[in-house]
Amino acid sequence: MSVAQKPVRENPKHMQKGQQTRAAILEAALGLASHMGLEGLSIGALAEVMQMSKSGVFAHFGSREELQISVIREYHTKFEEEVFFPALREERGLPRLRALFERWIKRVSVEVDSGCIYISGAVEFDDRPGPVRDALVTMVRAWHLALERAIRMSIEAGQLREDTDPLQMLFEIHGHILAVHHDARFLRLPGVLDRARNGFERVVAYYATLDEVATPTPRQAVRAGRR
Amino acid sequence: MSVAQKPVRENPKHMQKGQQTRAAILEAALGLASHMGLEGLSIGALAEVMQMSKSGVFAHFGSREELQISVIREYHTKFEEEVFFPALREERGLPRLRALFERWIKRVSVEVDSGCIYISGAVEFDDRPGPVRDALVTMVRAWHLALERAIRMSIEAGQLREDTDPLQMLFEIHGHILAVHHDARFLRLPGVLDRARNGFERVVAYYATLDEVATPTPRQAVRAGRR
DNA sequence: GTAAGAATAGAACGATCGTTCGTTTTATTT
DNA sequence: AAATAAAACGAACGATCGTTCTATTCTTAC
Repeated sequence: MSVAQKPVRENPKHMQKGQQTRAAILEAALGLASHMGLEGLSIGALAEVMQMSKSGVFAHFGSREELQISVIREYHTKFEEEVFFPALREERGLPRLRALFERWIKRVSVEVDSGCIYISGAVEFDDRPGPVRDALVTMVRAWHLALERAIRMSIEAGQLREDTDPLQMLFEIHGHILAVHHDARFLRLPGVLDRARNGFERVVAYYATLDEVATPTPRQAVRAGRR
Repeated sequence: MSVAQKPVRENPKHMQKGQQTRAAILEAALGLASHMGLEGLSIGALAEVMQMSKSGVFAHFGSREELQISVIREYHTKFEEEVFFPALREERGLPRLRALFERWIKRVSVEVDSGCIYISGAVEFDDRPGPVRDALVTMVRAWHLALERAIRMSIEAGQLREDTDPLQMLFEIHGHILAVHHDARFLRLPGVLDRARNGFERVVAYYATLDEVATPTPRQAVRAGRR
């Protein structure tokens, strides 16, 4: 009776069959949920995409709710890889905050064809209590915390004024992200990313110390000559 | 063969039975759609709320799609009454813009228990072409135009700088509205309305002429003493 | 290679969906 | 009060939903 050590690695080569297809299903589910929403995601449609039977797909998750939560977790991982980790390579403070914002709005805009599950999920589940909503709230909170930390670091670094209210600044920055999603994906307005960048830089300029205002960022020329 | 003049007034007394119940159904549908979303709105559930048969409800609209569109139009009317017309009573320029924003965010926040169908609809239908999406886009565009006009009037009145980009300012203001909806309804954060007011006044202060900055608004003391 | 176990298929379940149809009840008009 | 039109019902349709069950196929381990 040997203790079985299961090789559950990230590398597909080291996955057994079940985990491989589970990962494939999850990827397809992520694509479906991006277009139809988490509530619009159905096991039947997912099975058709995967060319599998409904019950075959179902068995991997045990319930639709668990499937939805798994999709949320999968999206979280993708988001980490494409937004968070790359931004961490930038130095603390404003550069990192800027990198977070820049990658965030790119992820949310039409440049990536899939919509943002956090934003659509927030709307779908703001009135539906349950495990799915809880998972969503947890993930979104985590991302807001990441932005908040970056803001706090900018304050500590002396790049933002000491009396900056991080949550107020977070509120305004997040508003720009939501506006990008709305205007780009729904209204299909052009030039939305630049509008978001302008707004972001204006917010930063407002909360920035004089030193920072005096040296405009390379990315976006801060509107000068006021007063 | 006399030409029938149909008395289709707003006053319920002058409505014939059919239009009365249709109006009642629409109101119930609006409440349902606010909580479940336009896609979550089902005729069966609506019939149960109304204590009617499914077919009885159905007959008033002819199709689910038509029901959804009617709900959107109904919401538009409500929005006009509660946001637009009252704001029109304020004098042109900044006061009217402020009134629009103030009533808007109140309508969108938790203070009214029903969510905003425009915001939830935008997310639900950003990837679903069709008449429902078209109706939504039309209505949302109309509201953005209302905000844009108020901004333009403020510029003409000399309250905002002449080089203000109305669409850029609109983008930033609308971002605050979306953030209110997200943080209040989904994350259930407290004090969101004040955050939005702060952000709004900051945006206004940025685009305002010196005269306006010198005389802070009565509603919100503009952060003074910078530079 | 063969046995054990995991993975998938297939059929069926009750429920709900939007929709259609014919009938019956209720309003309105003559 | 009788005739006509409008409105609501109730049953049924086919489709799809998530889920359960048993049987079969495929992987994996000995």
